[in-house]
Amino acid sequence: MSKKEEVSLSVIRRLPRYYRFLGELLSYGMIRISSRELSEKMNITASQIRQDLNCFGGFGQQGYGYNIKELHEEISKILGLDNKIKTVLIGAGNLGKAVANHMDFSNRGFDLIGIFDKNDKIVGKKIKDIQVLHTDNIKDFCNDYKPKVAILCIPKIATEEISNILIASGVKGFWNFSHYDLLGINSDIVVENVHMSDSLMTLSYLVKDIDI
Amino acid sequence: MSKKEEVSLSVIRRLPRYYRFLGELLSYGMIRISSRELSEKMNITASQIRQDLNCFGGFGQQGYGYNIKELHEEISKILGLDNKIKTVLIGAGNLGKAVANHMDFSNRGFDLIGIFDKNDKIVGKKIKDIQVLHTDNIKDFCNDYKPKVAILCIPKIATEEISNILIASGVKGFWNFSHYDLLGINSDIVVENVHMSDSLMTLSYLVKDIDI
DNA sequence: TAGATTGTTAATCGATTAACAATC
DNA sequence: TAGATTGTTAATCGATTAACAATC
Repeated sequence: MSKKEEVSLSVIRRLPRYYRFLGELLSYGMIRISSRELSEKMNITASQIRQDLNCFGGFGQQGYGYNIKELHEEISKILGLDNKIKTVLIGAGNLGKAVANHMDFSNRGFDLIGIFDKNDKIVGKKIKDIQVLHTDNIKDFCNDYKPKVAILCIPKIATEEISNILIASGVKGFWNFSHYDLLGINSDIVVENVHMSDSLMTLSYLVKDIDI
Repeated sequence: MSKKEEVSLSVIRRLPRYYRFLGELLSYGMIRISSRELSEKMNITASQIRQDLNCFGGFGQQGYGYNIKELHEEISKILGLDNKIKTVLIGAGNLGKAVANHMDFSNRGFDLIGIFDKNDKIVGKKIKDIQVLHTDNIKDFCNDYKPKVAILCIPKIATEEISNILIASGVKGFWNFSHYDLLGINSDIVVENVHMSDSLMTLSYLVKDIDI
């Protein structure tokens, strides 16, 4: 493990996209592809593809290109998609419910083992075969089951307190949908923010300038 | 309008975050802030803040800093958050419903005027006071109401066809939640992708390397 | 005025692209 | 072998940071 020569985050963020495209090609029954062909499909440069992949070792073969199945599997390994990282979801409102139902956790490296909400109308219900527990039980649950990742689908105002509880309980990674900026200052945790609202504002800017 | 000296997308993508932080400071009753102070709160450099803001003109004052309310409003204008861009939502499953209910469209520059789904169990129901229509009606609806933006919360497999219909009907901007990569190749449309699945895979990578 | 802090230019850093020798 | 295409080094481009003169 940890061969770590610090691959840049820009590269890492492109891997899921490669993974998606390769998976699609695979489903079409394609066997091999060159960086040039792939670059045309993905609308990026062939140079970038080769440069990116070489951060992790030589997956290709001169004069031939890349074996799609092999490359797809390699990227899966790099991303850790075959892991089963124990994960809890905090907040089972509209958004939390959608995230729980919509995402294919088991094929993305995660195992959803607990769902929490503070609304008594939701507590006790089942989502994806998991009974929603009250947020008061987070600490005990973490002690018992040691989840490593938490998904935050709670309002900004609750995020600071809840994230502190989770960190104190050993949670190391956050998938954060709240508007609160969970910074990875706390050096040994990692945060992936999904700021949907920021994304929408960006679209607002982009749309302003087109057409009349 | 269109003073356009091509501000880079990196800068634009930081504006919503500035907007969020300034809004918070405003709610605390703060009046002014220097780039240094703000940089500490946001965990970025003061240089970057000044550089970013100066893409749009001098909002600050030497020796004083920035007036928070003023700057907040300026960024709102730049992003176009006071617009009311007519917008339709395609797909009212788990995710679509959550997006409709969860996002504050009216304060982000958008006006949600139509929701569509192809599932007869959903068609006819009301979400946010809007009656869900069948996807077959998209074309007619667009002719009548001329929405400029579409939010895609539909499966990958449906995205290509539906987006073509929408483009042909005059839709210019897409907020795309599907796994299909809507490329902005079609030069006069803009696309903001929200690839939640890619984000989750990135988190998988990040989490792999911490702890044990 | 003196002190603070911007606006802006210059320096650095990192990421992308181009080019080509290595090699299948 | 000849042709194709990688792996990798070098060149370019863009974004971030540092520095400082302008100025409130």
